[in-house]
Amino acid sequence: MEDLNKIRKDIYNEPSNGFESPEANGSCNSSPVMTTPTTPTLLISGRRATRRRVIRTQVSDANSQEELDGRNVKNEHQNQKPKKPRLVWTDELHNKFLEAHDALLPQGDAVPKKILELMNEPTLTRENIASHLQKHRMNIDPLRRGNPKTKLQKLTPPQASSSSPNLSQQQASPTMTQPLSSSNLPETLTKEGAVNMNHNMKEHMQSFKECVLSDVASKDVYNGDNKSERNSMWCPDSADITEILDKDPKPSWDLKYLFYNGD
DNA sequence: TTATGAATAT
DNA sequence: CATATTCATA
Repeated sequence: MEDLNKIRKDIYNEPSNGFESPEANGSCNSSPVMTTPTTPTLLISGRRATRRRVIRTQVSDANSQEELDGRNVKNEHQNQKPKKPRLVWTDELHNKFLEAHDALLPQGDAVPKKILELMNEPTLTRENIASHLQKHRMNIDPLRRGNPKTKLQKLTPPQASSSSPNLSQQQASPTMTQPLSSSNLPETLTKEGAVNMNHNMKEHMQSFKECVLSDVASKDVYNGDNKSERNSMWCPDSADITEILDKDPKPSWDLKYLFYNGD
């Protein structure tokens, strides 16, 4: 309490008699001590601001000029743990990643920790995997790219074919089992409806992804030598597509449509 | 507490 | 763009 009182005195610039707060004192506002224009919060945050400075990398450390408070950073932070250099996903590393990923995928275990274990690469960290995995999924899963609603709406529904599903104005009901398409998307979407739709879409995608991925797994998604090739995703030709889409389980027509339209 | 993954930062 | 980090959530 003694220390606290000192601090308080410092902040409010008042003599440290008793513990009562300024507000408790009725004459607070007219009190002479409060005429000091010092703003307590500013004072505190000001000090904190200079101390909170965090040195982020060794490089920036070495190159940085003197700190605001005039002290030399190198000396002050010498015991700072060195930062790992940015990981480079070489083809070899990525292939290893793919191997683990594809092995785990069927069991639904393609998550960072499991992939890391399977890869058996001590230098890698779980977050390394997580980051790479995020990108990988973006490449492989159209649903993780962009806004699904927007993308769907850009499409024109396929020509009313023989077995056109009955498109009753179903407002994203929880039990919706119809295929999704731009033609039966509700005009307005509630949050709940969006969740249901997303869930439903995932179910639809499941079989599609399985048959595509099993096929893609054997191909080299990441085999380019030059940068632009390496950064681009595996792009099936029409023969591939036909072959894949005719396999069981067959994706629903709307997903085929999505696929044909470049998504 | 630790993992996850979308979002965001570098 | 590639990779890292944050942040809410599980």
